[in-house]
Amino acid sequence: MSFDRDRVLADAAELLSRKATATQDEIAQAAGISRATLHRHFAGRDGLVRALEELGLRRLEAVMDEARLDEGTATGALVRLIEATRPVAAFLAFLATENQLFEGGEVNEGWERVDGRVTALFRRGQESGEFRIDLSPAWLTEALYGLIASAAWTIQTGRTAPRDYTAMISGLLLGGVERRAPQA
Amino acid sequence: MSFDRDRVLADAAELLSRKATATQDEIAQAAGISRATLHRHFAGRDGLVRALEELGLRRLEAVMDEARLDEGTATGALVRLIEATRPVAAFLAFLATENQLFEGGEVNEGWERVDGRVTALFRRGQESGEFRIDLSPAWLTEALYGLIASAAWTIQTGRTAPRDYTAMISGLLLGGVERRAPQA
DNA sequence: CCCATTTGAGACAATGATGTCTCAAATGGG
DNA sequence: CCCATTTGAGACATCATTGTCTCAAATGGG
Repeated sequence: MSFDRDRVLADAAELLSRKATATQDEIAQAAGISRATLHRHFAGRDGLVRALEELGLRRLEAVMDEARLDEGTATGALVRLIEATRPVAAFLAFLATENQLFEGGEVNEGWERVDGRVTALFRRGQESGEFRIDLSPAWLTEALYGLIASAAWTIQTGRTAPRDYTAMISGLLLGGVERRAPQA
Repeated sequence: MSFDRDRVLADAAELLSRKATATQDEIAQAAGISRATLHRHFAGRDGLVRALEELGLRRLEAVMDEARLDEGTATGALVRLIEATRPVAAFLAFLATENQLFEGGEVNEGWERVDGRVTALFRRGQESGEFRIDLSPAWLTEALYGLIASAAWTIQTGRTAPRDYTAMISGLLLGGVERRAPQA
């Protein structure tokens, strides 16, 4: 069996997103490889985190391209985006919390771009009249990350079925919890 | 100046909720005390985490009592709950992620009780017809935690005004992002 | 089928964080 | 105002994790 870099990083993201203090030993074990091999490919925790950020951002951007955020209604685009994030939910959860480490001020460039695209989607929905305007795009973006992380977490612990991922998040984010008055 | 236990724990919760790998040195510094004093009152990271859980859960329960979750409409109770969680948002963010460590299976008893009360509130809203029934109370509970953590995070980084806390969370959680058709 | 390459397991030293101690300075109650 | 108590700063040993190395076993391409 050859070394599957992306698979190892995905496993690492899944573990680190719920246990940020995991050791290299635990990460290697979660990925099903030895600590020696882990260290051969990623130099220490720093190297691992950098690789995680790089792959996570790349996959996120790919996923956003795939969702064609600029096409159709903002509502449709948002649902497509949520659905498309399912395979990268662990990366997103990791990135969203890891990004908090940039205290110094320097924000990751790639992350800023992802953030900007999501924010632009919410802004587009507000301008088209689809979305309410009393919630800032920045907050909606952050809220989306939080909901994705929460959903990934409930699925990871087996409390929710994976196939409900999109419906859970988009249902809540779009419509809220209040029951709609019977339409028509 | 005497040692303010609750203040130290609040500072620790705030730091740990966004940097789970913080050292004892960093925690002490964030709390404005020396590492020696930190260690005198909380034996190591384990002791600190236990104290954090204990105080966090106690404050959460107090906050839920204060919000009178059983009275009035579920909607009103939910808004009261959100508003009441503002001072303990950092604790909740810490507990929600820290609780993921109980992999072995044993879940913290106090946390289970808090969880149960929130879940019951959502269930009450569904049974009264206020809330939609296609989102499970367990998911709504988890989503609430995620939104609270996200809101606390945006406020901590200065991207949102603290006074918007309740409106941000309740606005999104109750109504969702879709613009309501002009009522009546 | 063989050989170049990679992996896993373990040993070991280096590193960094922690637990523990001492002592001078600060604090605050009586 | 004084003394008992607590704190902060630092030194030091201990511990856990990490970085590095070796070598046998596994792998897979040619």
